[in-house]
Amino acid sequence: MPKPAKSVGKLVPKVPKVPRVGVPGVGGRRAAFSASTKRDLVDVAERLFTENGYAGTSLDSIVAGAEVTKGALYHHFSGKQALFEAVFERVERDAAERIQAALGAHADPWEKSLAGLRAFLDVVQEPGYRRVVIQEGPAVLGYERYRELEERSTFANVLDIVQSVLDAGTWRLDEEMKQIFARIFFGALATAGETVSISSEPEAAAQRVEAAIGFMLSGFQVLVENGADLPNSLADRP
Amino acid sequence: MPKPAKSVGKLVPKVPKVPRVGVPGVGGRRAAFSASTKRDLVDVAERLFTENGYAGTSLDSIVAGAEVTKGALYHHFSGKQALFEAVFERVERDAAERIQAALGAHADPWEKSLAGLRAFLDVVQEPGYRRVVIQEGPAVLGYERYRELEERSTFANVLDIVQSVLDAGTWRLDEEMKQIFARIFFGALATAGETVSISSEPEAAAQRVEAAIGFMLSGFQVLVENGADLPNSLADRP
DNA sequence: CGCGAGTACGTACCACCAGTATGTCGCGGT
DNA sequence: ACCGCGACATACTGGTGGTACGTACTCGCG
Repeated sequence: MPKPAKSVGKLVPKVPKVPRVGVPGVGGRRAAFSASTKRDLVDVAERLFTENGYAGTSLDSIVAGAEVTKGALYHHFSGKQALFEAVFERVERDAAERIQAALGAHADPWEKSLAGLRAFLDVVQEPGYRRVVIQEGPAVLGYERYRELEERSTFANVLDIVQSVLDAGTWRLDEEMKQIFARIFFGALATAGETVSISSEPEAAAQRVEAAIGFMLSGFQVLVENGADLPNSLADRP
Repeated sequence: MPKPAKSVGKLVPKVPKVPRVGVPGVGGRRAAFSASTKRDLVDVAERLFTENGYAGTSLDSIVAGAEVTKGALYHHFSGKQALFEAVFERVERDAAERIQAALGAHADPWEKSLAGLRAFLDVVQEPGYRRVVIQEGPAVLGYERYRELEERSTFANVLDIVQSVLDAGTWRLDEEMKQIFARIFFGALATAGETVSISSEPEAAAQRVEAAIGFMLSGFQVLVENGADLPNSLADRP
């Protein structure tokens, strides 16, 4: 049975639609419109993903919010996941920049780590960062892709801090070991941030977290300043 | 336009189907069959969720694997999420029991924490635990529900360990503070476990992680044994 | 200035999938 | 013996991600 040639029936396009952003200056207004469409999509997607999560956000609602159609979305992104990835990268980049800014001034590694901690605790309370990066990032992107993206943004900052702290000691650690330390700290900070943002009084919780991590840093500092050996295994503990 | 009463057409049921588990002993074979069906569903769901993730697993594939139909699934569970939750709880419970077992023997808090660390690093390399609990748990269940379930299983063990370590010091901490420390450690261990299981040589990575955490524990220990003050804020660092 | 081509979308359609409504069978209590 | 209810099975629906294809507008080139 041949498909009845299903009458495609007069594809009447939408009303031409007013261009979506001004400044039609030379150098391709076409391209400018396109970029603005893409940005709008990411904007709306970020909002909706943050509010309702990945699975709870339909592409229809996104394109409706951006006042375009799925055709536009699939022209700019290969699919829902790719759109999420774009949102993820932007949220990440913003966070990394904020942390970077907070770091810049300090030379002393301990003060630097303290400033970094505070900046991170701030960032991690942003709903967008919490939802998109911490909560859904690993599940949606898969762990490998997640780490790949994280590698060169926020995690890079944590690694930087950890390195400067570790290098304050007399011994030197190989790259692998620094990575491990940074990973551990990153995980600790992420859940600490979650704890803070979940808490009924975030202010007090943030104080406690700072105290706890500060305490751990103190332990670190004591060992570093005393030039303690880094054990190869827990077995060397007296 | 009245719906044409769409001929429901002879609901012919499946072949009676041989009962799914033996031991028809007294006390309700009916209930036994039912329980075994439920268990089969959770078994298959655990396998598929672990392999393909939550979104990548269709209910059809689950019921097909369990050799039942969606009717059975929706009779036992209120939906896909509830089924995932059942899987989650089982994976969690198994993990908690394993850790519990590893803990039991030791009295010294430092040895206890060491044993707990090793057990946790073992558990966290299980694909099921990684995928269901660590990776997808927070995203699928939502963070509050996730913590609610976690509260009384694996996390309870971590809390127990942390408490015994912290109580070894001269000072006492309030519950809140212990919770914070436990959270931080839990997060650190989780990402450490991820690092290990992602690594190309998990053995070596596990060694490094043990060394790193052992080092941090040493710092803790030094502070505890010297009766260091727990700062109320990082500001009191000299 | 005309025009061909390609970009930037819009429209219609499909496959799939979670969830629902409704049916039936047989165990188990009476 | 019987019948109520638990334990499923079946058919169907709405919604959703993805695709195939069509069109208008712009930009560069002759």
